[in-house]
Amino acid sequence: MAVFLSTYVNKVDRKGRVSIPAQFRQSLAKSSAPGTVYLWPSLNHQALEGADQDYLDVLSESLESPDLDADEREMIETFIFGKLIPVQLDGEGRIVLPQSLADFAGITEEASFIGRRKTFQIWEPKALNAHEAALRDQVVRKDISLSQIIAKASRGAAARSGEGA
Amino acid sequence: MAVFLSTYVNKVDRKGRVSIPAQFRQSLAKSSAPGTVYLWPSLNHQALEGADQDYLDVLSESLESPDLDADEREMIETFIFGKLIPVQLDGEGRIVLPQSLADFAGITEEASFIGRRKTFQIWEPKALNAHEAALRDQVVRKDISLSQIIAKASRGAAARSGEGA
DNA sequence: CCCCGTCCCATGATATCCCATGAGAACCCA
DNA sequence: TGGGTTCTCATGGGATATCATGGGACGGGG
Repeated sequence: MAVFLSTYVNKVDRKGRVSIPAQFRQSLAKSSAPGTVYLWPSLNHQALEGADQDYLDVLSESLESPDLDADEREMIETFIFGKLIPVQLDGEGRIVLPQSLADFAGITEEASFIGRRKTFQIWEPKALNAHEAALRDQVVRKDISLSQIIAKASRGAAARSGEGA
Repeated sequence: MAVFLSTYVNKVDRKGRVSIPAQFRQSLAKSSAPGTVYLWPSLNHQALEGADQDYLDVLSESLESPDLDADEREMIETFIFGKLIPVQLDGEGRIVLPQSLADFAGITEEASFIGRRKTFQIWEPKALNAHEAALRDQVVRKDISLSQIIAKASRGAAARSGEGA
C-alpha cells in the first residue's frame, strides 16, 4: 500500500489546481488506481484527508466488522464515504481542489501536504503551522521521546504474547 | 538491523551535499533499502535523526500498537512521519541535506554524524560539542558509571521475569 | 453562444547523475 | 621495519533530467 511521508507546500493557481508532490505520486503509482486520489474533510481538523483506492478498500472492509458500534459505522459512512470526492490527476500530476473542500480547509493561495503514512492531509499552511506548534508544546510538556514510545509499544506487545501463551 | 557507531565530521558543499561516513554506508548496505536513509528533526534536540528502512518499519509497527493513546499517535504521525524525508545516496555515497532540515539543525558548512546504535544524529558541530559538554557535566554530577547501568538493567529484567512466572 | 473544465505546451528552478581530483589510509614487498 | 604503491574516500564541478507552475487551446454542457 502507498506510504506518504514528509511535508510539501505547493501553490494553488488561479484555476484551483495544485501539484501533488512527486513523492506522493510515486506512491500512488503503485496503487490499483494510480491516477486517482480520494479526498474528504478531516473529522478532527480543519483540513483535508487524502488516500488512494487501496486504503479506502481496507476501510470499507473494516466497516463490515461486527466489532464496530452502529453509531461508529454510521459516522464513517456519513462523514467519510458521504463526503468522499475522487479526483483525477492531470498530465502534470496536478489535481483541481474541489471548491467545497478548499473552503472547508480555508485553502486559497497555498496548500501544505503532510504525509501520514497510509494517508496524507492537506492544510492551509498557516493552520498547519499553528497545529504543529500546539502539538510541539505537548511533546515538550510531557517530555516525550521516540525511544520511549517504541519501548512502550514493544513492552505491550511482549505482555500480550506472554498472556497468550 | 544497521548499527551506527562513532562520530564523523564532514563538509557540506555549496549544493547542500554531504558524504555519509563510509562506516555508516556499510551498515546501511545491509538494510532492505541500502541506498536510502530517512531523516527527520529530533523531538528533543536541535539536531537531525537518521535511520534505515528497517528501523522505520519497526517504528511503523509500534504505531499499530493499542498501548499508545490517541495523542501520542497523532504526535508521532505528525512529527515523525510528517517530517520524515527519505533521501537517496548518490553514486559517491552522498546525500543532499534538505534545506528545511539543515535550517532546523543550524547546519551550514559542516555536519557531525554521531552514531547512536540503531539510529544516528546529524548536528552542527559546535552545537554537538556544547551538547556533549553539558552531558558530561551530568555524568560527573550524578556519578554515573557503566557497570552501574548494566547492573540496574539486569536487576530489572530479573524482576520482570519473576512477575511473569 | 458562452462558460467551465480538461488537455497540452512552455519555462525556470531544482535536484540527479556522472566524471575528475587529491589526501589519507592500508597494504605489500623488500 | 621502511618505503613505495595502491585503494578508498571525501570533495568539487559541469551536464542532464525532473518537477512545479503558468498560460493558451480545445471541447462539451448549459
